[in-house]
Amino acid sequence: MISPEIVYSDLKKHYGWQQWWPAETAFEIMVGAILTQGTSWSNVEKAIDSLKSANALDLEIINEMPRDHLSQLIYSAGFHNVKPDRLKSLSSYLMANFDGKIEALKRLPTGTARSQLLAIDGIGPETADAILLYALGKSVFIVDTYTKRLFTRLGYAVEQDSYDSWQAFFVSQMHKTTYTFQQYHALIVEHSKARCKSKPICNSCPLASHCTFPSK
DNA sequence: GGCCAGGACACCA
DNA sequence: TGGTGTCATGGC
Repeated sequence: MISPEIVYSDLKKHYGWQQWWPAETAFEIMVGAILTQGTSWSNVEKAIDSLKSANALDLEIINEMPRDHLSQLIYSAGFHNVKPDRLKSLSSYLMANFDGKIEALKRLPTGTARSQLLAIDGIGPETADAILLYALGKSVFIVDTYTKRLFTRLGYAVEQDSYDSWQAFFVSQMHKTTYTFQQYHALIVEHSKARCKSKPICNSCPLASHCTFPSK
């Protein structure tokens, strides 16, 4: 079976270096991580642009902003009855615990920062790890639907099909640097959007010779 | 008109 | 503990 290291190498060779996460600040990455929950990135971009146009892509401003106004600004990202509360929960947490200074959160040990993020309403394991990896520069591996689908098709199965089990597997198999994990997640998303969807396009797929997908 | 997208959570058996 | 429904807009 092809190793995760070789998968990474093949994807990198095929798709090249990935510019991820597309954002100007750490807080913008955090906002994007919440807005993209169950939502295509194109819709998230509209919401981000809307926040920027209103000069509202700011921790303190979102923390103080009326919920309904925030809901209007991020409307295009969907779930507008859910996501405003999640953004405000995050902002409130950062203001209350770090005086709004993300650098202070960054200085915490990875495990501590992760458990604190997970305690925030609306931040689950994937969102927490996206924030840790891309906003805080921590060395963590993000397990998303794409990752599980790709490696399942490559013949992998973990004993317990849980987020933590998949993550532990990749951490045990990979060279654990922030850069590697950032690139790997980006490459998997790029690959999945381009080819490895629910209805995959197997022509010219760099992993086709290793894939167990029936249509191949 | 249906499917899917860079998830999380409540609820139920 | 695992499965399922819900939240929702927008592109294809």
